[in-house]
Amino acid sequence: MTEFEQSLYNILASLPKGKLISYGQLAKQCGYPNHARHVGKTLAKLPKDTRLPWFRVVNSQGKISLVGDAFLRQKAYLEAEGLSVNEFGKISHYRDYLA
DNA sequence: AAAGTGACGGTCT
DNA sequence: AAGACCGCCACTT
Repeated sequence: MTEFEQSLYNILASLPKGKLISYGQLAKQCGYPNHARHVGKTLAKLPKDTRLPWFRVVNSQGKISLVGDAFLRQKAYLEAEGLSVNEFGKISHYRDYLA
């Protein structure tokens, strides 16, 4: 378990319900600015049954970056928290939900 | 060893 | 406002 993953998990675990954070911001808060892509790679390795709120991570444009099946799962989770997501993954007024 | 590949992002058109 | 471009970095081929 790398130091990066460790802090990533900690920060994510403390992200409140209904709040969002971007890959880039998450990377920066971990102390690794410019490592947005690595955040994605790391999240992709999470077990399917993880309790971490991986679905609260979106890209800098307030859109879901996942595709296909995973896209639908994330969309459902977010909607379950009261957010509205269009068919392209764009979250309405996402700036209001940023942590 | 070199090239390709992402759950990305900032800049410049 | 949207798309092209390029930088980024850990992995995989």
